[in-house]
Amino acid sequence: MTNIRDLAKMAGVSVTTVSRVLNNHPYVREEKKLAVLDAIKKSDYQQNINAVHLSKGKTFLVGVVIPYSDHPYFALLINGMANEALKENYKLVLIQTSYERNKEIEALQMLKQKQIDALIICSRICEWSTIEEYTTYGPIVLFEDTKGKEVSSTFIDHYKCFLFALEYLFKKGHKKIGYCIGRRSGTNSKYREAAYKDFIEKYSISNNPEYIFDHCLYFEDGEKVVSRIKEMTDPPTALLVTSDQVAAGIVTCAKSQNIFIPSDLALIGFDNQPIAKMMNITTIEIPLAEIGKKLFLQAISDNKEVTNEEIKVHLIERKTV
Amino acid sequence: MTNIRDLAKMAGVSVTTVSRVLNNHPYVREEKKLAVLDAIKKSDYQQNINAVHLSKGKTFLVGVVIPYSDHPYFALLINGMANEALKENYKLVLIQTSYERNKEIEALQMLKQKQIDALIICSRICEWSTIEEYTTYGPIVLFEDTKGKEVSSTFIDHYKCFLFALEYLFKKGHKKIGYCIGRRSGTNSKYREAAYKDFIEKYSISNNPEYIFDHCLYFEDGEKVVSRIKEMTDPPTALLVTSDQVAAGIVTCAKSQNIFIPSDLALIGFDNQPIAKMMNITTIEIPLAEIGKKLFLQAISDNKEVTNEEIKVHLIERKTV
DNA sequence: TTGTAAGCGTTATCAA
DNA sequence: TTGATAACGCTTACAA
Repeated sequence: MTNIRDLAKMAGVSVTTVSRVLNNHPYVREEKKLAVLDAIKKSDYQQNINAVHLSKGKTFLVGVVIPYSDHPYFALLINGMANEALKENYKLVLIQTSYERNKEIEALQMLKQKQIDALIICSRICEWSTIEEYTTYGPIVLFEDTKGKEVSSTFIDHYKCFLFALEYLFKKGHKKIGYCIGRRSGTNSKYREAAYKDFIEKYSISNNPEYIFDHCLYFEDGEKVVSRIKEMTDPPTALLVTSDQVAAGIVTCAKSQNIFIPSDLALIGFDNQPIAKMMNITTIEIPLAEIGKKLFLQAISDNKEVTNEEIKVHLIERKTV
Repeated sequence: MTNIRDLAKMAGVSVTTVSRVLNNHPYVREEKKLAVLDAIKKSDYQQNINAVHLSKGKTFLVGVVIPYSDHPYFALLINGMANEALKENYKLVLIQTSYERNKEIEALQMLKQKQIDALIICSRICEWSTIEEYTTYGPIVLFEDTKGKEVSSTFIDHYKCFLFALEYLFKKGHKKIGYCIGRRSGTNSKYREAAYKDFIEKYSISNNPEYIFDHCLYFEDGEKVVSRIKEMTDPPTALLVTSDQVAAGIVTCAKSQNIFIPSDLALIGFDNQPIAKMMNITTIEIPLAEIGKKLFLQAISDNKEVTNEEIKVHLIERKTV
């Protein structure tokens, strides 16, 4: 495999000159440049990128921590990042954690090892203090509110958002409102839980723990929700469903169980995924691709300043409320 | 940032000894080892992985070329790879091409630049000859039949598979059979087209170009299919749908249009995605996660031998035929 | 405008 | 069992 030294020999110049033409630096006579270019052509030379990385101390790689890659929510987010990465000549390294703590730490280690220039954490499992230990090794960007902390973020105010949706349902006459979330322990879920608690307190609604459904991530999870509702003596009349996928599953399954939507059960989904549009599901639009883009841009920004940008969401009224 | 030389100084040993400790090599006295370990602890030392890569000529990174990351088909495939990568201590670098040729070439370049140890191409857009130019730079593995070529692969025999499904429908009495595919120009589609052609010839069925639906990738694409069928004077009685996602979309949409499944329209999906199970869709199971695993293993195998493994698929009978 | 040589942080060879 | 020292392939002061 030809290296820069071979090239120099072939072209009858120094390695510096070769490096200069390789990197389009000034100060090289046209004649020598041509000689180098010629040598490159003849030799099937290819830069060893690791050597460049080592020398420059930069890799143009950005790590992305996600729990699963097979969920549209994260897929949309990644799409946003990937498109931007392409433009900026970066590559994305996917670190799929399945919510295992040690895999998230591995991602953090990659940053420390300089294998990646920055790290984007889309869904965190580690305690905050652990993340904090790594902030000195490079930019870490989160998809959750980190105001007051020393890292940048782009995020949704899930508390506000959830409360808004609950009150919207309340105004439509619903008093028995339940909700479906992914994992109960997530940061987002905490905010949503808080919003729910404040909501039922404000309107003096009695708390019914049965109305909270967790492990709702995929279309097929809608089935469990419907069958549990079927069994209830006092079922909810409306549901906030934190993924359109699940909402679509509920709609599909409800039909076959003779539960009418929205008359028997009103539904608000989240994300405004294509499936929501097709199935006419009222949903809260979350611009995931845009968020992905912003997260990425924050990650590669040289500017050391910490920024925390809240992304506004809005309700799209369709036929399930 | 502490490096191995600092460590050596601190521990009062040579860099070699430090490297030995770091890599768990033999021949280092317990006492010195402890000294090194102690220095590591005190110094917040972290290996620079690029230097390791440069020195070893290996990165433990495998590139994965996919068109989109937001489709369950590819997501499942990636999941299979990601799990295996984890076990083997490799990382996956995602190269999303959106079927743009130059992005696929970029991936090939990464291999040449030694930024990745191997490349897995899940769906190819480049001509074969282009791929071939890069085979000397490292293992390239394809998810398509490459028998007779100098690269390894794990693949489905889409011709056989399609023909089997067509004959299955034929045996059930269907004569007007259509199919839905993703992109017409893909390698897989060519095989399927050939199977279809041979099928209608064999059974003297007249060819109706209307029965072929392309750009069918997502759930929401089912809508277009249904509306087009609605408009036909002589609609198909059965459909082969190369993604369960689309099949699910068709089922959902058909219901609202009073098309009864399977009596008005029989459906065979592909993949056996969770949604197919939930919606009781008859489908051809393609073990994508397993395929992903095999592709990955072929990619990192030191063994220079070219292997081409065909993965058998089978029909899962449910309620849409 | 060009080139020498000193890094970058490792690993590997070889002699001791 | 240890340690100099030479790679690995590139970039970049600095000197010329």
